[in-house]
Amino acid sequence: MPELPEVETVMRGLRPVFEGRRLVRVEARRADLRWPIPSDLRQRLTGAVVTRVHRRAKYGLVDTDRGDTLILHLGMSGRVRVDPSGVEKHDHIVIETDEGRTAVLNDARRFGSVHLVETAVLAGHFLLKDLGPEPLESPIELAAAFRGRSSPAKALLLDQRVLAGLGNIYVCEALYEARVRPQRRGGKVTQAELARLAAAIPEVLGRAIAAGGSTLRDYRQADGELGYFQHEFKVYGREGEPCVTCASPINRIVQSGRSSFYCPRCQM
DNA sequence: ATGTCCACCTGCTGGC
DNA sequence: TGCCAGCAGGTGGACA
Repeated sequence: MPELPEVETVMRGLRPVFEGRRLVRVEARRADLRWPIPSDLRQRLTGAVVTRVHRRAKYGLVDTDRGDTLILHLGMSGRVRVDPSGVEKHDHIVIETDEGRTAVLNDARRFGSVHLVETAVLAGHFLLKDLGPEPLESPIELAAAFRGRSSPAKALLLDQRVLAGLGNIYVCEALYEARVRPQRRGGKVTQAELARLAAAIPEVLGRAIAAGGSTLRDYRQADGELGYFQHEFKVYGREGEPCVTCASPINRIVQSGRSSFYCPRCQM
């Protein structure tokens, strides 16, 4: 679930619940996820007023009037349920506001994480300090990152220092839209192809957010299940199925241990 | 610096 | 019904 569009959707769902509200109950139901859960989480958040709910790359950020920022990462399996009807296995963090509304972080695989840092030094936090530009906030410039590199385009786009927020799904989709094979070495990607990538990336992310956004209406109805954009995937998860452009069967290969999907005819 | 791999976890699916 | 292999949206850190 959680690449940039999913995190954006989650934080948009959290915004009306949290922003301007005082947190009255904060529970950590285990000591660690990927990283230790701060032992002072409850003490520092309880009674604080949320001033801003936002996002950086795949990190959800919750600022408070005490000068702290809660950093949330959803890992591979993290979900946020708002006003859940009951407790579920792997519910790790529970936060309740003064309106009696509740957000629960559930993460079966525990690859996600929770940090609490001073807002003033947030950008220097080790998880955030090396992140590249936000792909939706300014024109995408890939030339410097691709020039002379032998790594495949897939790996470069997954590198959060190059662009912040892309994951396996949207890299596959963007490479398809740009008609570039995932295994092409960075240095061999032409200027024209880089330009197509620069256009395709925000386009794909934007459509995914729009699709996720359409589920926000149901956001409060428990289950927090997202991912309606999956019905729009053109290559991801479609091995052997016909390319929507040319009907050739979609290929699946493994690159650095992760599946890549592409059309062998449309992508060169 | 660059590139490659592994580990960290649980849950689900498909084959036998 | 059970068992096992393989797969899954991420990424820091350890290597060569």
